[in-house]
Amino acid sequence: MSKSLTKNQTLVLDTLMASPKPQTAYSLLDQLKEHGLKAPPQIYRALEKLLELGLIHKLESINSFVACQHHDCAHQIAGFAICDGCDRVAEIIDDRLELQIYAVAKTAGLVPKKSTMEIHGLCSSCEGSKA
Amino acid sequence: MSKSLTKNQTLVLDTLMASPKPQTAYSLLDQLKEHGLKAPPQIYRALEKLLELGLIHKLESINSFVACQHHDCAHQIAGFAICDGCDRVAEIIDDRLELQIYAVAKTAGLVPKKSTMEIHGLCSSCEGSKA
DNA sequence: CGATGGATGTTATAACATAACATAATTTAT
DNA sequence: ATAAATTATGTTATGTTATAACATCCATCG
Repeated sequence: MSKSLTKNQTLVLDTLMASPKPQTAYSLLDQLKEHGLKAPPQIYRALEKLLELGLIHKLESINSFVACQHHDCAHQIAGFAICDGCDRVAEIIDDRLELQIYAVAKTAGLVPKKSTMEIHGLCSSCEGSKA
Repeated sequence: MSKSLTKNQTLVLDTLMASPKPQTAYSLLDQLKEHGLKAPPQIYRALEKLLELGLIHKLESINSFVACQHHDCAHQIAGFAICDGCDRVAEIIDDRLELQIYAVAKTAGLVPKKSTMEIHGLCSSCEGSKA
């Protein structure tokens, strides 16, 4: 059995899992004030640990965090499709994406450690409802 | 002939082109204080326009900006290989990367508008000189 | 000339993130 | 069981990144 999460880590993870959209650290803090959390470091420390465990992801282009949509993503490479209309995010795992990332790294002579890929656009629903 | 850049845009672009590493908005501001720039909006406005023109790129994962390493990247999709040892960045244009991004977007049902792909690791030089 | 639009300058503040230090809880070794 | 070590937490303060809002300047054009 893997190590269980602490109280703050659980609060943050549960909030992210219950959210259909990415959340910023400060939006998490606002929501968790009713559970006694008071200051940013409490949130950021929980986020840091959850990232290490692969239970959440950070979306660098919008300074926000989402729960992992797969089982245990710790060592997977994922792409994120972000709708700028409704803010929903899909996490895409695709073997070819991983190969592509290695190919780009190799072209640059880089030994890759970590990568981010974020695609912004409109989901079919938002695309359909444009004026 | 395309419209020429304004004074502040030129200052910012020249500074980025002369830099071997990405720069933050505030590091640019520090360097350009001797040219009379005083406040963040002056930098951010120039950066915004240069991004629109495809003359620079923003690296979302490190909140920094680099001059485009290609001729006119306005509508290209690039990947960035970032060395965490020496901070140097290579901009990689690869047709397959673009196809891969469209494939991921399609899987998610997203009409893509803009994407970022940033790979962190160690370049061959920094990898070689590890303790 | 006056109006328009773009660029700039300036002040203030919003939004995101971490340093530093104190205390409490948990684990481990003895 | 208890001391030592480690990990989590709480708290204050501050650092870093980015934008809002408003005033001014200046070129262009009707």
